[in-house]
Amino acid sequence: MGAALTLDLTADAPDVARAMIGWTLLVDGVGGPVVETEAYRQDDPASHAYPGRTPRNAVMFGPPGRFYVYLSYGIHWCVNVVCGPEEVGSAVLIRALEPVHGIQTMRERRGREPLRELTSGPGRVGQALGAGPWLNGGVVHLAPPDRDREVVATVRIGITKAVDRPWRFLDPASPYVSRRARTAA
DNA sequence: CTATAGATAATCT
DNA sequence: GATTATCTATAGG
Repeated sequence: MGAALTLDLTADAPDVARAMIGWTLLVDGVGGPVVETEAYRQDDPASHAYPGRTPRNAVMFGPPGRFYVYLSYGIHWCVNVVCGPEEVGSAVLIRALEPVHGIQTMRERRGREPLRELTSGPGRVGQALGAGPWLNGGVVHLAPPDRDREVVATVRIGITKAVDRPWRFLDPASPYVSRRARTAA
């Protein structure tokens, strides 16, 4: 079957996160198909929106289809797409994508790294796309997938709360996903 | 290959 | 002052 032609950003965050796999994300012509996402909802202790509206997460409570960009650990700009039923404060974190458009630009921004490590991780994606405060609140541009992709759900990574929720979605066939899922045997 | 710690700045208590 | 939706470098097998 052909891939979906529309993406309902007003759906529940986990549904949007799963549906977004395979869609091509472009920032100023640079980007590629999304292969790894994570969902964050307001009723989710791990979400930035959980404590309520603050200056940083204000965009999450705005209309869907906008970028929510924040600085992580003082060095990494992480890119999210605001989604959710209404303005409830949910978003999808872009954890990895396949470098297809503007590879040269991404390499220059990240400094000659192997293609495989260009965009395999939230901080890397942010740096490769040239994300920053100026992108926060901007309109997201997504192009439909060329073909179907397998999608699996796993637990999220790098969080300390609500670790059990299987809201990380990825394409297991793509070599560009971040692989740090092995913690237990 | 795995494991551990350091970097580094905004946000929150 | 503590915490964080991370990455990289370094040490060890």
